[in-house]
Amino acid sequence: MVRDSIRILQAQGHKATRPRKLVLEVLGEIENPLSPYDIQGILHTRGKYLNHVTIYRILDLLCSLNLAHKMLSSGGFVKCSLDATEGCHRFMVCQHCGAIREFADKELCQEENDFAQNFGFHTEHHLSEFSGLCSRCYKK
Amino acid sequence: MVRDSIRILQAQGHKATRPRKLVLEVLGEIENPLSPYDIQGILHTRGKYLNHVTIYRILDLLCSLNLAHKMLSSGGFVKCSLDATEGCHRFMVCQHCGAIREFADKELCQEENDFAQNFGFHTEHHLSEFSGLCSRCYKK
DNA sequence: GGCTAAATGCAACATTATTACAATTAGCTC
DNA sequence: GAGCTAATTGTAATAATGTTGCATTTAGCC
Repeated sequence: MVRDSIRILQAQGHKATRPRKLVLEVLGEIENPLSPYDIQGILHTRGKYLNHVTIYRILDLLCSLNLAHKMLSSGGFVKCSLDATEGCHRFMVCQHCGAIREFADKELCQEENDFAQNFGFHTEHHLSEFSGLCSRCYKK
Repeated sequence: MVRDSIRILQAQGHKATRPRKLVLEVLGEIENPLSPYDIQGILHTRGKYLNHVTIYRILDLLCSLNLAHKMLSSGGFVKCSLDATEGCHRFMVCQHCGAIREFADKELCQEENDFAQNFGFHTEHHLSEFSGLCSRCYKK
């Protein structure tokens, strides 16, 4: 919910401004990754105007607080749907409808770490997106 | 080797042009991800000029033939160092020296597919990068 | 209501990416 | 090796995306 994000913002000493609420509103509604200009466009159709610089800055903030993620493959932004404490976050991206599903799995994470360790590599973060078909689109 | 890539290009009916050789040469030498303009700059210091449009097009082609990869984390391009038949490709990216190590592992791939399957997701591709410290930099 | 730091808007600019079309060239044939 | 042609590259113009410094506005406090 948008309300939760606002609360977290404020708890960290950030203000609950109109532009921030608007951006969170859009990210909360739309499941597909959105670019800053996408967000601007969507708000525009609703008669609300935000400067693109503002949107860039808000998205930076949201990402730094783990309230949003920047998708690596597309560069678009999505609202974070997991608790920050759940471990390394990954994504399933449906090639058909574009919907994102976020998940976390500690076991898989550990296996990957072990795998890398065999090569002498010391892993700090996992960047991982699976692309394919979500259950809905697969049935069709 | 660059020579191998050229052979693959030609086998697929593409011409072995001077610009393509130059781009492959740079990607073959430098281990870190390079943007199109990086490549242009490097060539420039060597007294060779390529138009950026050409470089964009060449990189598209190389990626479509799996002779290069676009890195998720940086958006930069690296030369592919594995055989295309080896399965899904992943990367270890050293945060310190920036070096990329590419690898493939069918078991890990299968586990990830199974994991996604539990959510009803049908995986087609894995995009995966580990960031951390390579063996060299970890020792320091 | 008034104050102040934080946040936004604005303008200008920098960087990165794309398009349409003209010029060039690799690889073929003779 | 000269000539041909489709493929490729270069050019120029433009679009899209991202950044910076500074003036203006506003949320949250008293």
